[in-house]
Amino acid sequence: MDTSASTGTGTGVGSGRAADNVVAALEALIVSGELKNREPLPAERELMEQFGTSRTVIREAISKLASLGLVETRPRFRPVVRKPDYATVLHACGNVVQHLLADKTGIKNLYDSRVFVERTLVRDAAVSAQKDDIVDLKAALEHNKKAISDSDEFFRTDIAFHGVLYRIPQNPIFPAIHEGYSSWLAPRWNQMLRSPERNEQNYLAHKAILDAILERDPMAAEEALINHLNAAWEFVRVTFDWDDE
Amino acid sequence: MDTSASTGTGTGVGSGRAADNVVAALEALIVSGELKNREPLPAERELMEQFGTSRTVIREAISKLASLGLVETRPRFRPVVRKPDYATVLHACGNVVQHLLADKTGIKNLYDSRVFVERTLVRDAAVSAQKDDIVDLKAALEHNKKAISDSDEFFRTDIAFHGVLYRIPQNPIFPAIHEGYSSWLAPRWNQMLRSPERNEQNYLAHKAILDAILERDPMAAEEALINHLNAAWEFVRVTFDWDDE
DNA sequence: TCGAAACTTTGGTCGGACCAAACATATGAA
DNA sequence: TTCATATGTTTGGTCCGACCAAAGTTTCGA
Repeated sequence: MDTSASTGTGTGVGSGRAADNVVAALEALIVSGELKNREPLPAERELMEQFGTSRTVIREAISKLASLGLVETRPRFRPVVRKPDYATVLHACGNVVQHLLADKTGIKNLYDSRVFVERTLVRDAAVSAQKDDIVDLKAALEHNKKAISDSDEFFRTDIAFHGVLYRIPQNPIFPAIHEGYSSWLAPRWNQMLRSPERNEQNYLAHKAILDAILERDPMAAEEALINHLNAAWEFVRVTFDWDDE
Repeated sequence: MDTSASTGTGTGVGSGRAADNVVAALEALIVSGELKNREPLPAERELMEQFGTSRTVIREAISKLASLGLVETRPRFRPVVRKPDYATVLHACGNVVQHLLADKTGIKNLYDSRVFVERTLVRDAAVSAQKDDIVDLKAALEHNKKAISDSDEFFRTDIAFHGVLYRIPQNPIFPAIHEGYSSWLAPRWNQMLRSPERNEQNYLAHKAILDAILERDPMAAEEALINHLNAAWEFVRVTFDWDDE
């Protein structure tokens, strides 16, 4: 859309927001590593002197950096530098996403996109999963099995199983996406009733997916995945008494 | 990760940030529609009185709303209310994403994810594209053809062709993703040399994809898409003299 | 009727002040 | 010496009042 990042405030003086200069400067210091990851930012009053500007501007800059995910601010603590990674992006989206999940349509859209992604994930897994991927999947499935009687634990291992799928492409974007789905979607049906029966059902569904992957059958894997997620959605739908298709 | 949205400042007084209350309140006013979309926020001094707090807090709140994408702020203008939609999410991510595209690895990751998405997009299109989808695709392809001699125009119609793909699932998330890919990735190879020859090549690639879709052949469609995007990437790779695989 | 000038509103910035919590240091009992 | 407690300093969060310049509005003359 806009290339604001590069155009910025231009000559650096005059146009618009003074905070932007500070943001840009600190941004540079962070990516260059001069401000080391996980370390606190200098005190506001220090930065204020360092940049020859008022505390107002410094604070605004810090606020902006925080919203960019480059620093983490806790109420009464020094902001902590955080080098941006893929998780940062998701974190930045998070707050906005909430609004889109206000109605069932939004939730359904997100859920559908998840199905969309995982379909290809399992297809690809069936075609090209490596030995260690298989090992991970088997282990995750085993954790499922062991946790059938403990719904809370099963919930975690359930997410973990899908997580393995997202790691297979070796692209850090996917685990981040998984993190997103997990943190945005899962809480929605947190208050949903769980039971060893359902857990077992889900375990079997996971097993069916893994079996198809082991057989190197993308079609079957995709189908098993679709069945699994459709069933899960159906359960959600019934639970919350949603009428839509 | 954290459920800060719900826990928030709790009783509203004391713990942490006063601005959060204002943010929450304005947030509510915006989603409820009391602050209508596209309309300016009340003046800071007015809000300040309305919330019984200082301008500092109001400004911080507005800044936060802006970073949430709920209002748009231009340097010397009143913030404009903006009801969050899927594009808002992408916009929020945008700034952070830039940092991840600093090196070729980041770009490749993003590009790969795009391929990943579009593969399923075309598969699904081959299986279930409706008549009007087909019409749109044909029209987009026709625009490609007509623009072969005009590289700038072709660039646009190229994006538009892929955009049609993203609209087929009828899920607003996908067009937003497309918007993301377009605005983050495309500018990277803006300075890449274009030519009618390459345009024609891309046109033909698009045509191959559409043909496969028309034949209802998901495999062929996916393959055509992969060939198309691989070739495009190869061109990028060579242009920027990247060595990686 | 219309555009320029004068006035008012309002966002951006500044500087100073105060509070309370975090942090650092000193102190005294064990 | 050790460690917990008391004391002192730093620092983020908030508020106030002020000023500037640009945006918005009204006035007024051509």
